[in-house]
Amino acid sequence: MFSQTVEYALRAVVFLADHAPTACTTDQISTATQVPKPYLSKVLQNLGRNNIVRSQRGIGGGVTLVKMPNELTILEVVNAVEPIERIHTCPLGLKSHGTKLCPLHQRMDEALEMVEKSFNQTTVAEMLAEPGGSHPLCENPKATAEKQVKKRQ
Amino acid sequence: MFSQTVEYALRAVVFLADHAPTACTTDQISTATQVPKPYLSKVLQNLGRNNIVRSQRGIGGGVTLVKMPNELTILEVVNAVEPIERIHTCPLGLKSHGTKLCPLHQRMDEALEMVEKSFNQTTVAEMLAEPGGSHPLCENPKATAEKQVKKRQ
DNA sequence: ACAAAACAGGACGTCAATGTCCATTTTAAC
DNA sequence: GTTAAAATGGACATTGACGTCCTGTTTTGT
Repeated sequence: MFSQTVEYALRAVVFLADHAPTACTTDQISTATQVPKPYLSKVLQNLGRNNIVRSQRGIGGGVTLVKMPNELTILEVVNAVEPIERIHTCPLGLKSHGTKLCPLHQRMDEALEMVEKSFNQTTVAEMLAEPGGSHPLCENPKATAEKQVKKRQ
Repeated sequence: MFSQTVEYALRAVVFLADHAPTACTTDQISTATQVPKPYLSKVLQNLGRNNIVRSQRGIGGGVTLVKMPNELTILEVVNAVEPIERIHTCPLGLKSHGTKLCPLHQRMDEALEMVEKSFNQTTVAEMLAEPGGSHPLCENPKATAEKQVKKRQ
């Protein structure tokens, strides 16, 4: 239902949010999210072109979120890598249906709408709030404490 | 979001329901649903193996639904060709997460659950009831009237 | 028995998603 | 300036989804 790429993009963004505003390298993200580094690199480039993340080359560089985690929705991330395609016109091209979908496609589009709305209502920040659940991408629920800030000098 | 195969399977099933309990040939279904015949054939075989449709070889043969349209849900059809995979355990294999998903995967699974429930609540028969919308797969909304019953002799 | 209609199934082709690899460019530190 | 860290981009490999084709098998009507 959801592609690998969507899953990977969300993992990366959650990781970045968890470390914001510190920049993270592809290596760090790859290790933590268990996404193959070369592929992750492509996904991040894609997120960069769609203005979800910003990247900085060279020593001390890395990737950061463009928006604040509490202003970035999962829908924005999903739409950046694989847009949710709502059904607007009859896929069979039946002219008489026009803008009015038949019940089949109405139902399918309703499902898409539900997902779209749900994803639009969830910010990346909400996923770090651990409402009873475990912390994203971390083995130890309390691992947030020792956030490893990278020294620059 | 939904694969072509799912779309094709649903079109075929809706067409069969619209003509139930008369058997339809792959040719008829292919023409009406605009699904390439050889591929439709594979999809129907798949639906057959999953006991959604039954097929009859030879002259006068064709494909029919196993269940009554009002007892067949879209979920059953979807699950036959491409099962909705709910997220039950942490995709990263983090042991400490166990059965408790992190917020990210909770949200993704919630979306899957919504779609699953929605599809489970919709029967194929409901899609022929044309609640204000147009009739499935038919150019003319009133084309149902002249249902072309195939003569056997 | 024979012919025609119809499904079954295997082999093959194509393409996009996924994944890998390497050379290049940018940047900071020394 | 040199070096090392890091992203960029292009080329390539692999795999599964989608689609086609052909041969065989079943069934009915004559």
